[in-house]
Amino acid sequence: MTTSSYAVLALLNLRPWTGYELTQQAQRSLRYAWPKSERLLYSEPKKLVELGYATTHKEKSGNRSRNVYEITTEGREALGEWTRSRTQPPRIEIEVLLRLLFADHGSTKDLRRALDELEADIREHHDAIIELMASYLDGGHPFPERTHLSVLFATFQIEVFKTIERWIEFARHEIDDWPTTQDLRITPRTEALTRLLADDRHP
Amino acid sequence: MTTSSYAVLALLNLRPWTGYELTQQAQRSLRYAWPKSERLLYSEPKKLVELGYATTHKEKSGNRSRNVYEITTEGREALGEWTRSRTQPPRIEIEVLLRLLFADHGSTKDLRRALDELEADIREHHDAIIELMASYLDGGHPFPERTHLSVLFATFQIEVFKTIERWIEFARHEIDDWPTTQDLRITPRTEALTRLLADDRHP
DNA sequence: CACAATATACTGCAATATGCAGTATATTGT
DNA sequence: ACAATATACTGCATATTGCAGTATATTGTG
Repeated sequence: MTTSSYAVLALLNLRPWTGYELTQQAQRSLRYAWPKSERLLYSEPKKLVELGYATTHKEKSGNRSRNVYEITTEGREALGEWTRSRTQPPRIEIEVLLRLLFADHGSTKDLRRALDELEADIREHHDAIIELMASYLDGGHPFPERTHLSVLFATFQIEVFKTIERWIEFARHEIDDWPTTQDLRITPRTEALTRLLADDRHP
Repeated sequence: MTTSSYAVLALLNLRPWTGYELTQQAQRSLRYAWPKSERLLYSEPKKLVELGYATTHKEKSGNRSRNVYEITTEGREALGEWTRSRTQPPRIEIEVLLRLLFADHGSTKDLRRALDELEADIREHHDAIIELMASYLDGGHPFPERTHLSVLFATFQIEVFKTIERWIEFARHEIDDWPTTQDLRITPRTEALTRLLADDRHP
């Protein structure tokens, strides 16, 4: 049982889902905490069935069938064990920052473009989650009694996205002052901010 | 060529490294932008050699040998292509937030513990990067002429870590007000913050 | 100075996860 | 009527992880 297995099990604990519905739900909300491929979301429930944590049956809509998955009592027990287990450390992959680290191999233009692309991605996520929250505040949550969880979760995402957007602005101003990507050693703006951030931590 | 391959190639562009050194460097600084396993860091340079982007030779220290990798001209060209290519979207995996989303299956105590563990992990990273930056500000960067890049990169990490630490404080207060993890619908504190964050975006 | 602990320096392998192509039916829009 | 899009998956090659295993070098401690 991987974390992804538990994620699917936790969804099945709410109601029965078809494979396709699981992929859609993963895309709509899970992805902000646990981004996984569509492919995996089709595989996981099958594994749960093998382990006895879910049952499956085919449902027909016309000439086409789909697999419906339901949690079992053992599945609910397994979920309880997960809740009590140790958590995993967070993992943050930002390719654009990798490019920044090695930006002296390219031009300032390349670096600016990379930042613009990061900004577009973050903005997209930010907009999507703001919209989702707006619908939740209007009472549109699919499980109204669970709204408090989704909303607390969303405040995390929104605060992080805002921070990233602010940093991109800062970084853009900084880079605009660079004549080239190379040989600058340290610059006044980054030195000032770094000292501020460090003092803030160990005054 | 994967992004991880380019990450190693970018390191080789600075100087020759042994396999072991690459794993250490990945652990020290790359991990904040591109966290990859030690195992992969041993495999990637071999792939680069196969592709002609690096050369390798064995060096002996006593009775033990180690593999030293060096970039080739073709490798430097490949690196240039990467710089000009499209970036990848960021990917943020936080298992504790997945637990939050499904926290109604467990107790408030489980949820609090999960937040404590997240806080410990973030604090550890935060401390590590503050310390690294302090040494850089003192002129201790391994490639002094590249300090501006590391420092700008670090400001990102530190701002994000600070935001997460603040959110954990907020979430702790919120959860302390919950009599249970279930059936709360929306709460005043989260509703207020969500409206604030949404207005902040679309005033 | 002996010896334990830790650091250096990897490799093999099973399990996990991704991305893409392929297949087919149902619904919606023009 | 027909094209585009949504629904509903599966197979396969490749990427990545985690863990166990192997071996030598260095450092710290009693």
